[in-house]
Amino acid sequence: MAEATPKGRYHHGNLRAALVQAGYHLAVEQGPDAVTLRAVTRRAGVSPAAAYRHFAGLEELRVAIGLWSIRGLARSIEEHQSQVEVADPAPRARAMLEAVGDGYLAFALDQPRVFRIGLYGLLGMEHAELAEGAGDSGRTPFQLLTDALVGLAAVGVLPAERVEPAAIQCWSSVHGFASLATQGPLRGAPREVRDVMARRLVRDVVDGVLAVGSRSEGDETS
Amino acid sequence: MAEATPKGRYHHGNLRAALVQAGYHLAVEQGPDAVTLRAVTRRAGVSPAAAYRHFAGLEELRVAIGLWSIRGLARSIEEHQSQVEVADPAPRARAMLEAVGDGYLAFALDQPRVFRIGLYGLLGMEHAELAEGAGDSGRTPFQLLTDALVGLAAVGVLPAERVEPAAIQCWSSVHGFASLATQGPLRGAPREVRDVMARRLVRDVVDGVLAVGSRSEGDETS
DNA sequence: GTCTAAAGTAAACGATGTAAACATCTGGTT
DNA sequence: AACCAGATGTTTACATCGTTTACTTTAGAC
Repeated sequence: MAEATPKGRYHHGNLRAALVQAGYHLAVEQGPDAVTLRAVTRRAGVSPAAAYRHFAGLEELRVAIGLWSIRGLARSIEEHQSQVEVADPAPRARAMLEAVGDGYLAFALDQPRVFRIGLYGLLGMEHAELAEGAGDSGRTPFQLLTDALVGLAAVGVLPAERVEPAAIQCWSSVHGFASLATQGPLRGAPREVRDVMARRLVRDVVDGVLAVGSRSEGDETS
Repeated sequence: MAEATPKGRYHHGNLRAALVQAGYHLAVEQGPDAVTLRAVTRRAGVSPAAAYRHFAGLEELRVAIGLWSIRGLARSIEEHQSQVEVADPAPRARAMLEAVGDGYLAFALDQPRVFRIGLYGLLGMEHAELAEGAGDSGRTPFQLLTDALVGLAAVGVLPAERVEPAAIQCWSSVHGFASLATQGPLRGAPREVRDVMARRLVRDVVDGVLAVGSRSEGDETS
């Protein structure tokens, strides 16, 4: 899509999109460090300076490429959510939350290079909330998580004031696991092993989030 | 320490360590991207090519600098653990595990730049297990975590076969939270807020790890 | 049709990582 | 005490990078 690649024409037509695509493929094939301004423009068949008509500089180009990667993450979550078929409101809300975690981890495990590009190589977590990282529904991964938690609150399973801390807890665990499973100590483990770990982690985290109030506030180690 | 900086001498004496120090300070002051081979050698008062007598290239130098940063993380954990004064074996084992999380997050929140240098800017999580990242006890952060869990197993609070999955669970949550709190959506929150969140997260995670078996294996969303 | 502004090119500059050839120091052997 | 070999720094050079400046082409509005 958006591959308007005219031949021999002086004006490209849609160079901005073409540069992002070129950079994306470059990153997937050769790693984030290969995403250099000259390499990207070279691949797009254009002179280096041409990029400056569409981006302020390399950094902005890299962010655009990274955001394109993150869109895949959002889409993966949306896809998992669209397959939830539970009808009862409360169980459905829970399933929608699990779908966020499952979609997140499925993407990280299925396309580790892309995942890495988006969240480590080209942009940091400080860009996680940028609107350009949104999926087809127009919501970014973080918003999809919050939406799911708000959904749980709406059916009365989660106190409204617990939505924010729960978001942190979910995001921490899932993102942390994704890091370990794709780049950390688990990166060598067989795919099936990481799959069941992922599935279990998501279930445990959701359990933990919903078990609120059943644990007292002040008890300590004694 | 290890600042053997001779004046006017042709030979430096301890250039390798000096380069790591120079690079470390450069990274703390100006960010990871400022850690360039020429900048580091310049700061050490030495010609660029001199670095090649001690490192294969820029990448190896950056890793060495990153590992130096990670040592601070290990030391922070060790420090927290050394302040545990509980005597009873079981509660003590639990406190030692909590100290791992507390030390980890204290370091991340106290010195976010250093934390970021070590785990994001200069080296990725794939270096988390390198021995050079060890603290004074000679153990790396990940080893300290495993040690604490083995300690819990030794006093019978945790099934031995749960040590490994528990390590994943702890590491995921704590590292994920550190990412969120230093670079993610929480990076703007007041320090006290993040502190209580951190404290609570660690306690919740440890609770979760120790609550094993009290949850059935096969129940689903219904 | 013309003409202006958008979108591309070309050439140049300073900075970077790295390699090769050269210079200097240091420590052990006689 | 003189010497020499290897370790350690320096100099010079090169290809590549990001970015700027001045120029060229082209598409579309009037």
